[in-house]
Amino acid sequence: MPTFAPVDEQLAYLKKGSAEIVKESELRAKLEKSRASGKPLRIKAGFDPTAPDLHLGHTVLMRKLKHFQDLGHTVTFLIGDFTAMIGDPTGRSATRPPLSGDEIMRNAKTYMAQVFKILNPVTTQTRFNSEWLNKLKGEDWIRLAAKITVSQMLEREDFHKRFMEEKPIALHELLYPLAQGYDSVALQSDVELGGTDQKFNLLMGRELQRSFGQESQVVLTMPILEGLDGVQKMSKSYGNAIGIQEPPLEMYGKVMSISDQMMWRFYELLTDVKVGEIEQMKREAHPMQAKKDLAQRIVKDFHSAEAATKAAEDWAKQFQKDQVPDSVQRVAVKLDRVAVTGGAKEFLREGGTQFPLWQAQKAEDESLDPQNIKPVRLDKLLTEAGFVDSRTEASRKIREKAVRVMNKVVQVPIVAIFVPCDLLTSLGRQTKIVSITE
RNA sequence: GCACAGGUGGGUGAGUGGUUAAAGCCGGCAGACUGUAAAUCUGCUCCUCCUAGCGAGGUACGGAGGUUCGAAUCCUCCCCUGUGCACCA
Repeated sequence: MPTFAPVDEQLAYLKKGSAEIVKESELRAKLEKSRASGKPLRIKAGFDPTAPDLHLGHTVLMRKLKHFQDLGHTVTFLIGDFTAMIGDPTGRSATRPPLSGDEIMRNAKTYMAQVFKILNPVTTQTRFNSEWLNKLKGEDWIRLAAKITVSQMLEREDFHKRFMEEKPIALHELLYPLAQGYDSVALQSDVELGGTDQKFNLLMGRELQRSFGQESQVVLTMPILEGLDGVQKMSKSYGNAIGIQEPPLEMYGKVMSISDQMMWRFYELLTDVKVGEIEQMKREAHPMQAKKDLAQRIVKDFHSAEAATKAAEDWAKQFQKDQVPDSVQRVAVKLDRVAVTGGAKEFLREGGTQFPLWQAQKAEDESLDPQNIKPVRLDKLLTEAGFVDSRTEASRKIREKAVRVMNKVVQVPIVAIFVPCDLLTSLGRQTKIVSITE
């Protein structure tokens, strides 16, 4: 029979960082019972495999799951494949296109690979909610729906708001909380974890379990992590997320770009640094150093200690010493994709040196043959190399003095270069080596 | 089904016949500043093409037609959203 830590100890560990527990007294009771009987609690957290990539926001929840795991409880990582097929009712704008089964499975796989950077892959149970939701018949759904009233549904802020604003609410959206609640019934979960935004859905589980004659689960919510902007929640669709699969340098750089204020939030929710230590850092540490430490910790969590050190060095090179980091991205571009097609061609042939980038190249490599000087459109080059989406945008950036080639601001649309060559090119904070070949 | 109100660029939201590629705001990108940032200030923010400039062209205000020299703006039909009506035969 497994032994569990004293209840007070467990409770303190579990409460750390949480936003709300409904109800704490019930959690205590469950923990006591489990300790007495030697039976671990069943912990559930569901995830929507609508997008394949996890970001740091998701890891807040994972960490808490891991805490339960550390204490010896059974964690079920639930993949909402069925609910994903219905479509996600997260209030905003258009309904998402429902995913195919294949896509969901693919997403789920990448999901798991990422999740087990945090959770113990051996003791974690992975389940899919289609397992039981697909088995429900029409009449089962009707019975299920009969348990909840419309006004109960409208208590959900998202629905309520849209109802008041006369915005559309599709009927299937109401099914979503029901389905999620039923998951708790199927798993007979003792505790369900979720973000504070999930509170309604989590409480639905309590409601349904009760009407199915089960003991209601305890709901533990975690705060929603804000994104890089420090305002909106971290989300890929807001473009303010740090993905846990991102390369070390990028991850490091993104952490460094958050505000000083946000940094403490990150410390609180994404590191194991104790509250007291954080307070001390706030008073004594230099904000930039504290932020560098944070960035390094985070990179280390998802890559390795070496990668974190390397990222720190590269970042310093790029932004503080104005040098080129070792891990710049390389992009290959064919000459004919960036060639000049208009009159400038003739101009250059006649010996025009209006765009003398080649001189910089010459200085670097004496052996270059002047025969190979070619005119190249910068706007095309920037587009081809993936700096911008359109040539029009590239043109604007050139005019805004935002484009540097070989560390020099270039403001002309056409440059003369030796081909083949590697051009160190930057637009703002993006830097890439563009290899131009015939 | 009937009536009414709506559908504008990434988001809000102006604009009701003519310098309107479409105000303002937000977001985003870039420049300056800095401790990486944040804040602040400045510029930009549909696409294509050109030796690049207050350049040339093309698309754009739910969809399709129409009126007009000219439409996001007027008309017709359709689609979509919201609200109200629906029974007392």
